[in-house]
Amino acid sequence: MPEGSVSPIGQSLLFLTDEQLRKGIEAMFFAYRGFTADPDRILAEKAYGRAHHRAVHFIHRNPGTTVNNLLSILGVTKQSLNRVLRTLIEDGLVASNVGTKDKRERHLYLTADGAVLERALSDAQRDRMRAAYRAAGPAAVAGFRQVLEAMMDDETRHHYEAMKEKTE
Amino acid sequence: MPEGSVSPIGQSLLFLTDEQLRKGIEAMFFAYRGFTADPDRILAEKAYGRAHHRAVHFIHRNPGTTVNNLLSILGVTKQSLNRVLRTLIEDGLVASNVGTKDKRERHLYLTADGAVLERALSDAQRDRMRAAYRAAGPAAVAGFRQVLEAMMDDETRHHYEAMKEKTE
DNA sequence: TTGGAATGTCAACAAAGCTGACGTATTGTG
DNA sequence: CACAATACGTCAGCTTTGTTGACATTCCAA
Repeated sequence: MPEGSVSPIGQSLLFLTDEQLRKGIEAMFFAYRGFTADPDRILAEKAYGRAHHRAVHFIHRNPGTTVNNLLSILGVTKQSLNRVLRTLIEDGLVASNVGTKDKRERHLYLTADGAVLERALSDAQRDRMRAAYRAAGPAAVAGFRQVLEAMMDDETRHHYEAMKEKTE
Repeated sequence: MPEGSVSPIGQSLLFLTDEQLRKGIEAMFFAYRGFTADPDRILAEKAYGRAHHRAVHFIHRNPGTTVNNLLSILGVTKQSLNRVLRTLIEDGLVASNVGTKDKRERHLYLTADGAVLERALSDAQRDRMRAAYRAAGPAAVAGFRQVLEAMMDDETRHHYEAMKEKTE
């Protein structure tokens, strides 16, 4: 297809101008701040950080996950995850059980206390999300999800899809 | 309105279930990784980080901005910004001119070299954005932007709107 | 003219990412 | 069985980027 061709599908392509893309980029940057603001406030009180939030979230979503699996979901090194995990285990929010089938593996679960923290964090984050969804309406939400999914790396999307199916 | 009321507008509210919200949260998390991945690769080559990217981006968008103004856009402390700014100035990517009216202020501009880096970074980021937009279509993009805007803090949205208008 | 606000810099510290090296237990394989 | 590979944990050290606190300079208004 020739590069300068106009409206190849007979549709306006104005939404693909650099200006539109720039606005999307800035929207993404600014929105992500709001996205993390509420949990961050809770975490600061308890001397935890975003890394703890992520670990708690995905252990909640994947109870019994191994360290290795969590690693690939989070996309960090084991040293980095280990530091966070160690404090969560010490503080009694996460349980680490030696695997029965493969004893090299550790299976991770939230304790009752861990579940309390997870709930507090996700409630805070969901409240803002709910308000945004409600303000924008169902059609906008569908588009929101579509664009986000198209923005992910292939490997990342694989993790995303796998978890999506868990409760469908 | 009573709390348990069903379909207040005669519309399905299924998109507001906790499940839907959770998926949105995870989509946001995973998508943000993709969002930053391409610029991060360029930055790593040059020994810069995301903070440098942000500074360069917003100086490009607001030429002549003062440090204080940049501070409130970025939402970090002046000390944190200063470190990043110093390296950019030393490396000749950013010019810092003492204000003529108020000599306490420094007005920031990209140099030619700075503009080259800005272009490289935003090209990389826009490429992915463009692919995502194209895959999702104009209606989805509109929804994407709506939800993101609704997700911002009021103060943040103020900055966003102010910059949006600059080239409209 | 002088004291307070605004602006920006220096120093020190913390969170959370990274690489590299190494130890230990367990599993799988030739 | 012997040995390589895997899963996990840990130590050490480095980087980026955020934070507070202290301080110098500049401007403005009482």
